[in-house]
Amino acid sequence: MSPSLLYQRIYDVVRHIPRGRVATYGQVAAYAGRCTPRQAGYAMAALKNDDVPWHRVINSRGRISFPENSRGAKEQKRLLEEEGIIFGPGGRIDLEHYGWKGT
DNA sequence: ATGTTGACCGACT
DNA sequence: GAGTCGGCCAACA
Repeated sequence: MSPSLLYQRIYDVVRHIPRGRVATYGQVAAYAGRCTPRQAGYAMAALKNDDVPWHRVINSRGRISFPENSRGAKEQKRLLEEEGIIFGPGGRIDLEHYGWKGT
């Protein structure tokens, strides 16, 4: 059996996040079902190709879950700004405004 | 099997 | 607001 099957559910959810919106790891995990936020994080970390909009997944604090200096962090921020998302002070994203409310 | 780590979360101080 | 702590559970050494 392939454990990547578990990841596929998560990726499917991420793929459903509309452009210009963001979702938290907990949210993704909840929609995927039978999944914890940590697993969502693992799924993103294991992601090598860009066939899913991984950059639209952030933590519950509305921040990018990468170290500041990380290359991935800069990339994620760039991609999000490209979609029209405005970062507040401290690199924060207003989840009330940009948060994905589901389908 | 055990111990550590992690793209997390919520409650608490 | 920031900092700490425990829980969570899969992946890894």
